[in-house]
Amino acid sequence: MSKPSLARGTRDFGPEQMAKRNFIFETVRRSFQRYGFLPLETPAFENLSVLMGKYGDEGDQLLFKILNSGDFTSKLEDKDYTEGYKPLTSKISEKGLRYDLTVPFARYVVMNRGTLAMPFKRYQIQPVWRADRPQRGRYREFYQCDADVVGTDSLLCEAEIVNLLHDILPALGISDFTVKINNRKVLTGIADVIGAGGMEGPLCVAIDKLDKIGKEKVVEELAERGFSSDSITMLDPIFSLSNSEKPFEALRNWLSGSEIGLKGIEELEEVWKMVGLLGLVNPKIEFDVTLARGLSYYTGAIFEVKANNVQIGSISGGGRYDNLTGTFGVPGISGVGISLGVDRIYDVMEELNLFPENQTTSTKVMISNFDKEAFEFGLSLLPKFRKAGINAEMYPDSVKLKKQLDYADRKNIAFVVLIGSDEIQSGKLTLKNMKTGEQQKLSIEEIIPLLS
RNA sequence: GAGGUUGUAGCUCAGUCGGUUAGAGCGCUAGAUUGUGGUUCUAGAGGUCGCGGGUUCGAGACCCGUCUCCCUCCCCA
Repeated sequence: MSKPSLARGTRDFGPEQMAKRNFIFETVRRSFQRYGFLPLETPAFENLSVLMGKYGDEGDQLLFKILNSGDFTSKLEDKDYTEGYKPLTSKISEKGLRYDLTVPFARYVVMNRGTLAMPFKRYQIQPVWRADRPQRGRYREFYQCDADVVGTDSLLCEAEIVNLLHDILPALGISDFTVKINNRKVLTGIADVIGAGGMEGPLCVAIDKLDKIGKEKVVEELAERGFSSDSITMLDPIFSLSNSEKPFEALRNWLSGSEIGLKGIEELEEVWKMVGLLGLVNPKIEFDVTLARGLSYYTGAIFEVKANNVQIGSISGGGRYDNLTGTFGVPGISGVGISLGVDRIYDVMEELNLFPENQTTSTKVMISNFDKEAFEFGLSLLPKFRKAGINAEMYPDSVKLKKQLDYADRKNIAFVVLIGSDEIQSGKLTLKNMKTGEQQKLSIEEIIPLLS
């Protein structure tokens, strides 16, 4: 016997939390479907050959690996124990838990590309696992809600994602948010014009932290990462650009020497234009040249959504990637997607008190259990309630009424039908309103329309 | 992966310098009330002091290890 405990970084979700989480899931699902995304589910675990090498060295370490079943030591030799854990891991583990929804999606697209109607739009709402160190708002098991379009490089997809976000978030009650947008090509262009071509990776990691650690620290970090002081000086416009009146014009002047940078600006303007054509009024979109997102596979638009006036920062992120399926041998499939973080959205909604009331009420009416005769009479009523679409239950044991009412009270059951010998004889049941305490004598035919 | 921090009843937490039988509030169970919940009153149950080792006549307290919560960094949703 040992005390039960939760595995590190995991959580239970009780009935109350589940009501709220399901509200989020259903709202998100409805919106995804309204934009033509089709559902997809993939297995919780994949072959490690699918997962490894897709998230960088750090990502490989954060993969939960599944030990081979059976006698996994039988094929090992003495030297396997001394050569370190990395070569050993590949000999005793062949499967791992999914780390995100994008890579399994890419695998699915490659395996089914002959049968999919392209462009393919899919949504996927499933848990993912990371062997990370848990912190506030960060768990080892959490849900992602992804929607991606692959097989087209039309910027309509980007504009639709903006619209989609303006659909989902207000439907959840989150009306004060900002969709920050940037373009990876702009960042590449910046690296070019400051004479640090090819270094946009470290550049992104550093400037992405601007709002968190401030300009000085970013400059410090850039120097550490090997940027020359000339480059850093030339980077100066970045700190003021997003605040300027016409950022795209200023940016165009700055990046006039970089073809790819200019292409990025063009794409941004196109997205803005199409968002307008889709008729979105007062779009909450904002160009942010310092938005970089560390993920290296983005090649075009980058999104991040912030809920305003709350502690919790980003609740959603995404972008365009040109070579999603390249590592599986099928190059040239472009895609763009968005991922919503359910746990953070939950926290934001909790903090702003946005969940609708009465999410937890499951039973509308409970039938009391006074004695054997009343119990049997009550059983005949139960299906009548249920057929009328009223959530109903019968208290299973003949215990004191006090206990039964206490149960109904704690479970937030709105009505209790009390049945004793009087009620059985007259057919007039006692309907008790648990909120007001009121009681009235009514027939079952009168009660049902009252509760439905 | 690096650093810091926490752990005592179901929950939130007291527990003095190392000293007798480890406490409170809330919750729980029963009764006051044999057909009536929430309020009130009374009584009761409930503890491997995270786990393992050590120091000591004596450890909830001190030391070491380990696990866990939370926080910072790295990274991320």
